[in-house]
Amino acid sequence: MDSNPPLGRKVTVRDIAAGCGVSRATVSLVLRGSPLVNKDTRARVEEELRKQGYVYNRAAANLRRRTSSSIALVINELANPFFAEFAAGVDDVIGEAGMVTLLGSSSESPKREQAVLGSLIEHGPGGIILSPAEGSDASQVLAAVGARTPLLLFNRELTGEQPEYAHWDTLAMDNQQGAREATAHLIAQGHRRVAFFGGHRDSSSCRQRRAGYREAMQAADLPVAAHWEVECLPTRLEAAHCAQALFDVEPAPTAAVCYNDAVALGLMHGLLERGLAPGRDFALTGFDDIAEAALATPSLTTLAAAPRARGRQAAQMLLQRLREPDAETRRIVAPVQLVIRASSCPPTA
Amino acid sequence: MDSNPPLGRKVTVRDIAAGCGVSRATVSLVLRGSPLVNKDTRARVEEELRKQGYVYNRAAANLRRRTSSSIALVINELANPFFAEFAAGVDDVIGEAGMVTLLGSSSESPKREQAVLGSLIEHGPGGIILSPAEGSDASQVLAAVGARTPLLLFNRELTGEQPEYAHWDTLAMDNQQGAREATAHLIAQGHRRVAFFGGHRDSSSCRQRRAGYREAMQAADLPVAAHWEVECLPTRLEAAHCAQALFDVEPAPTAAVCYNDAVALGLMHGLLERGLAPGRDFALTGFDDIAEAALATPSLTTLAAAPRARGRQAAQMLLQRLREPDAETRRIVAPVQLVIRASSCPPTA
DNA sequence: AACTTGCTTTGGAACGATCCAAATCTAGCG
DNA sequence: CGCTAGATTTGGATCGTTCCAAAGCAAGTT
Repeated sequence: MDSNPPLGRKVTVRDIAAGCGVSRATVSLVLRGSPLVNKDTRARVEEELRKQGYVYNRAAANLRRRTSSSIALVINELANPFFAEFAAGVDDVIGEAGMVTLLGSSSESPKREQAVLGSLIEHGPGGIILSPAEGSDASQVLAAVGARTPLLLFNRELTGEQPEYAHWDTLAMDNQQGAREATAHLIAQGHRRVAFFGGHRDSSSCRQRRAGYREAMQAADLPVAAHWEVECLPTRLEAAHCAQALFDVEPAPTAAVCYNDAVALGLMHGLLERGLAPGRDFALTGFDDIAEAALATPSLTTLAAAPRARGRQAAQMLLQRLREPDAETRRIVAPVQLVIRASSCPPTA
Repeated sequence: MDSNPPLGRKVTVRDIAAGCGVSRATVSLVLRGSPLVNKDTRARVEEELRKQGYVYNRAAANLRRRTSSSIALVINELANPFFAEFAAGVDDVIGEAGMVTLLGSSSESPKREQAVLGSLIEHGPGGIILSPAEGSDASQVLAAVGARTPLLLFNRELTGEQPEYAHWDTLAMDNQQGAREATAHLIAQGHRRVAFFGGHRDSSSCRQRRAGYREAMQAADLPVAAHWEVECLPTRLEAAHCAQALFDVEPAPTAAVCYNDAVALGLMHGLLERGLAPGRDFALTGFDDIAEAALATPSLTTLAAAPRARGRQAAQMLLQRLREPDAETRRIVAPVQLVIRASSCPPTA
């Protein structure tokens, strides 16, 4: 009565069917919880599944059903805590939906991104979430993923025209609004000479943040001196080195809106080296609200982007797209929140 | 002469075969770069592949060949920068090997870990890398993954007996050696009353680090006072609160080996509140070498675990196991490196 | 007895690629 | 011209699951 237990082979529906004297089709129905099967039959089959230690082969099922149970997540830099949080948020929601996440990291290289997309697409993900590498090109991405698989772009824009027949959803952060609010906050504190510090000319996020800064200055009828817009690589060390540039020409600013938290923390360091106490002699704000921001001395006023929530949101948008492939393209710009801490002091009298 | 282009359907080997008048088998050979096919035929087929925009269906191939082209990575807390780096390292190597990473995060919940493992295993990964949630049980893990799929345990031990028939590889950090070196370093600086600060009794990593600490103290013939071993949750805030405990009873220590960097940074804060300058009036060391360690004031002497390198190593170990399924179980304990910075000052005269 | 109705169950044919043994096509040789 | 060796190609069968149309079954109706 005992069916021969499979030796090297995996247990399949066939083994289960043979084991309890029903057909493969019936076992399949049980597996999918169909209401068609008789209570007793179901119990017998389930017992057998347990006994033989059956594991479902989702790849085979997906092949037959022409469905997918995975999505691909391609991140420009996974080691960056911001994106790690984002990835965690994505995986939360994808997991809750009973799907799995195929991970890929491009290390900020468009070339590697191509390769990663090419490899992932062969596994037939239902959709793709892409946080592009810097300089990643729209037509190249399209060539890699094809027009068939829905794609959601996160955080950055692609260079080049976005091919019109590829309707890609977008989730971005409201960089402009954030920088505007930070600048307005410093102005409300009483500052009149406010700088914009750090970031790279080519990066779309930097352009947007700078635009928000200028907008707020203009709205308050304040001029922007040329040397108040300081460019530098978005690393702490670079920022510390460039601090000097703010004070090279008179009149020097009394506050700065920084490109991001790393830059702001670097600037703090640079100020200290010049004998200025950040948060007392000079006010500044960051962007991102990384874990360190709250713990720095002085604690850093910054814009919280809630990367985990963004990850969840991105995954939900993609799942929604899978449900309605033909719905209109969505472009969501998520607001960021100003978190006021000690670094954005009023100017010294 | 032009075969009808597939409309809603994906392009398959069948379409390519029909498109250039060869058999499916030949197309398959071309896809796998077999030397059997004629040069001209290969060229014709490749042209057709390009023209029709064919994408390989790896799931179908894996089904037939009974192979896998993925590995599963289950992380206890992906948002933690240490594990994010680790994941990035794993994905690097897996990607280089032409495979993809199935991602799962357990959020430190053994229950969720079970669910995630169960879901991932259905996708037939060739192997699994697991960084267990705290309290994750060996027999439960075995039940979820079965004895068929190779598993590599990273960083933590599982509770309960490890079932003998499941030969699982292990990659751990040498916590004991690390703590021993840190302690010896403080002793070499001239300290004689050294505390062990922070961490949780139940955690295996804390036990190991404490053992290393005691070993070094013993080797130097130094006594360990009971109140020098302070327990606290491994968070910055808790550590700051518990600082007091070090000074409740005379004689107070002049230095402390901390459970990890977060605790060390918290302790620094707690010392400042008591009017002690860390790195001058009191020496301390951390563990992990998180990004902040180098930038804190004073910069933190700590033990670097190189999470990205560990990720690469873990992936390589697993790939090796896939190559030789019957090789002997490996248990690697990776050394950690003492990075000496400003916080581990000599005692005040 | 013949027929309907509502449950259940079922054998084959897919899904897309690969394996395998056998077929086809050269070219060379006696 | 028949024969063999080597190079190349090929039609099923197959991986594990699901779909589908059809069949079996028990109970009730005319």
